[in-house]
Amino acid sequence: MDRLINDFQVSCKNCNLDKICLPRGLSKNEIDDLSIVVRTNSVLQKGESIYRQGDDFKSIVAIKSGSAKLVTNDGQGNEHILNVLLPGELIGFDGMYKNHYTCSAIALEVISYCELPVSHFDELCQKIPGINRELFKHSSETINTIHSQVVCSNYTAEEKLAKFLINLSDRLKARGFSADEFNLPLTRQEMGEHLGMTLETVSRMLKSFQEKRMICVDRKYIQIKDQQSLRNIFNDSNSE
Amino acid sequence: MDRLINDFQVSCKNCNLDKICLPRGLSKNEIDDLSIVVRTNSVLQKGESIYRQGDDFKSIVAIKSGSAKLVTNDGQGNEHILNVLLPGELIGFDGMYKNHYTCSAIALEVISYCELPVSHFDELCQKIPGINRELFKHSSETINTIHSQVVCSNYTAEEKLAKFLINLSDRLKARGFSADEFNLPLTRQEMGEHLGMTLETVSRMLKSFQEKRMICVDRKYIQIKDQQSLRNIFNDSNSE
DNA sequence: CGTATTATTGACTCCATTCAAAGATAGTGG
DNA sequence: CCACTATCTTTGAATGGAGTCAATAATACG
Repeated sequence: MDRLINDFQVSCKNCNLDKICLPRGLSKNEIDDLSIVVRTNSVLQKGESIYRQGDDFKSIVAIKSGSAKLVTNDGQGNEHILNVLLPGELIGFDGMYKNHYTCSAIALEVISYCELPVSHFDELCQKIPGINRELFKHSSETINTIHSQVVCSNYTAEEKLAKFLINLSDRLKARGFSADEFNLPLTRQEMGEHLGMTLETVSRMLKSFQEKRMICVDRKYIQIKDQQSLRNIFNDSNSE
Repeated sequence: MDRLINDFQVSCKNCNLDKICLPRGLSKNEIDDLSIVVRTNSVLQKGESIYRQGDDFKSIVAIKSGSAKLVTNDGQGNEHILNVLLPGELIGFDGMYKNHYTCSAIALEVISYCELPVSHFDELCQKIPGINRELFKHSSETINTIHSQVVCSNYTAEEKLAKFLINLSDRLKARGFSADEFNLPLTRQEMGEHLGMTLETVSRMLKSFQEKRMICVDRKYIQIKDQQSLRNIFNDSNSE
């Protein structure tokens, strides 16, 4: 029975996220080497955490299925959601600096994830230059993601929310999901904590988009009816 | 003459930033290897750029002396100052993801800087595991720096500015400068672009701190008179 | 010395927050 | 299955912090 499961076990070589996740830039041989040390098939329930702020850095993590949130606590109980994580996204680079994570990764639904343990990290980087370079690229991607969040922080509430919806739509599309029809992984409260506004403002803005026939909202279920108008909200406004 | 200059040339081995910059976690031998490939002694005038948004990724850069700003343009002429850079700080990791820089690094005064060229990057990472790990740590530090900026983005103008001044003070102190007496490297306009507020608000807040006897302001010259009260502004407010 | 840049200050406006209440939905246990 | 509770969401009214607009002042620079 154990054997049977192992035979069917997903590893990097037969993972469908190979165009998004760590293997994306790697050759077949490199992926084989990677597969040996990556731990797969960890499953968490909603609300459980992959790691918590302050934990010792133990691995670079890739979301395999489901969604998660990256949360940080600024010492005074003030929570901020740094990012929403979708399948194929790598997290944990923040933990390398001082060898402990500076934010918590919490499941927003049932998730599965894979890990590249720190115990094999250096070894793998030395052995396979391609993986080393790819890890740097993912770390760099993380930096770019946060940079764009910093830039968005002085957008208006309307611009922020439009950007959030389009960004989510684009990322879902890249993973083979519908770009125009999806469930929000966050509550209004959490969207507020992510975008820097109150939950009331989130609610009002969603309603406003609906009144403008850009989206249809039913609680967490969103249908995007007019992608372009939504994009124009944050593209037009600052131009000329 | 050329020989003479070379003999006195600063390299990582005899740099006084060895406790902050890339060499900070390295052994003597590792620093020797690093010194061979690091290009030093580049000098720029105020307003000139180390690299510009969109340029091909060519190196990881360390500020050697002076200060610089990291600026990004969100496509619609909207500028945001992502960070102020002091000696010993590494930049350029943002360029690794897509092989071009996503922000510009611009001198705020006469600066000098050093470069680890991409042509030697992989080779060095393979040859010296310690340098590879240290580069990841610096990339991770960059992530943590931006994370904390994201968190600060929903602070009030007063909290943001207090945090900015204390952060600058701490970083100057770590580099051997006075913690309580320094020149702001940015104009009011630039501070606004960095912190997400208008220049008028920056001006008003500085005045307000001065009226509360926390600082003395004379244009760009700042004296911090009461570090603790300034810290309490962003520590107290969200507590209990 | 004159011009450009940078900084200060005031008055008014507005976007988003706060406070408050009610409505909707999901989950639980009797 | 329904009542009950907790959680989440919507909506309204009032408030306030920071932006905008505008004018003046101070400083740097050629």
